[in-house]
Amino acid sequence: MTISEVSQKYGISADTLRYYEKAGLIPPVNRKENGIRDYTETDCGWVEFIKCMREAGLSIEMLTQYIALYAKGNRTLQKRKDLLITERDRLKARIHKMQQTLKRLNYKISVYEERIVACEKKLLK
Amino acid sequence: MTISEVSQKYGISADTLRYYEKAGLIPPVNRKENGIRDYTETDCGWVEFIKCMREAGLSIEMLTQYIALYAKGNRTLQKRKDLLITERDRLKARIHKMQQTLKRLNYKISVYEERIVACEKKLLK
DNA sequence: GTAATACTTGGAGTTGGCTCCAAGTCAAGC
DNA sequence: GCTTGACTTGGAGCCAACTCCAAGTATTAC
Repeated sequence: MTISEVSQKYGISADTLRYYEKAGLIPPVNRKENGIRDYTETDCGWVEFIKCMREAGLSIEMLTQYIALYAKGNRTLQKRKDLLITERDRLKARIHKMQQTLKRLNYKISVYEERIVACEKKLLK
Repeated sequence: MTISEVSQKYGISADTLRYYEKAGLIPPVNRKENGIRDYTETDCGWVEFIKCMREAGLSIEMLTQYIALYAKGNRTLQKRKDLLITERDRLKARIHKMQQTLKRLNYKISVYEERIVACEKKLLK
């Protein structure tokens, strides 16, 4: 798969895909003899994974660390797991906070609803 | 309340508090005769509100719009409500996505657990 | 009265995360 | 064989959201 096809498939610009690779966010992508990127299924899998993690707010720095550990092989299993746990807990906390804020917004919206109804009644008098 | 007290109270730097005010993220803060900020309860309420919304990922641009509408008084009630609804829906969608990612991380962590256990068994043999 | 401290402002600098650009290479179509 | 178009690279530029800085003023402590 070419970079533009992968770009299409995941809705990530080719520039960003190259940036992710250069920054070590995904392992080096497979190349054709002439040096042009030719994404394998595995490469695509990494792209999809990183897209998902980025959208959830995990930092590029952390994901880079994770990939660096991955590249070092089996002896980093525990470290990788620890990293994921840290990020999982952070994500959990963020979600919790956002849920509180969601409730608050819903409440605020309901208050606006009441106020708007009250205003309309006043105008009808 | 002085800016540094408010900074302490909410864990927001004085610079950021000034930036928020200048950018129109919070209505102009009460001042003493000499021009020094003297946050009222209401001012603090706004700070707390904006802190909450920023932490949930609402953009400065959107919050600025909201405050601008607020400053125009009652005739912007409907618009403000609409703005809040848009942001509420966005927030909901983000939370949903993050929950999916949370599940994925949890699954990944469990896979690591198994692999680590398997590795340890191998070593004991 | 003067030194220290906490504030004021406008504006420059920084960071994270892209996004764009110039210059070059290569394969395909005419 | 030459143009077109998709790719390559390194590096510059951009945007959101702060963060820092210099120069100045006001209050308090001695």
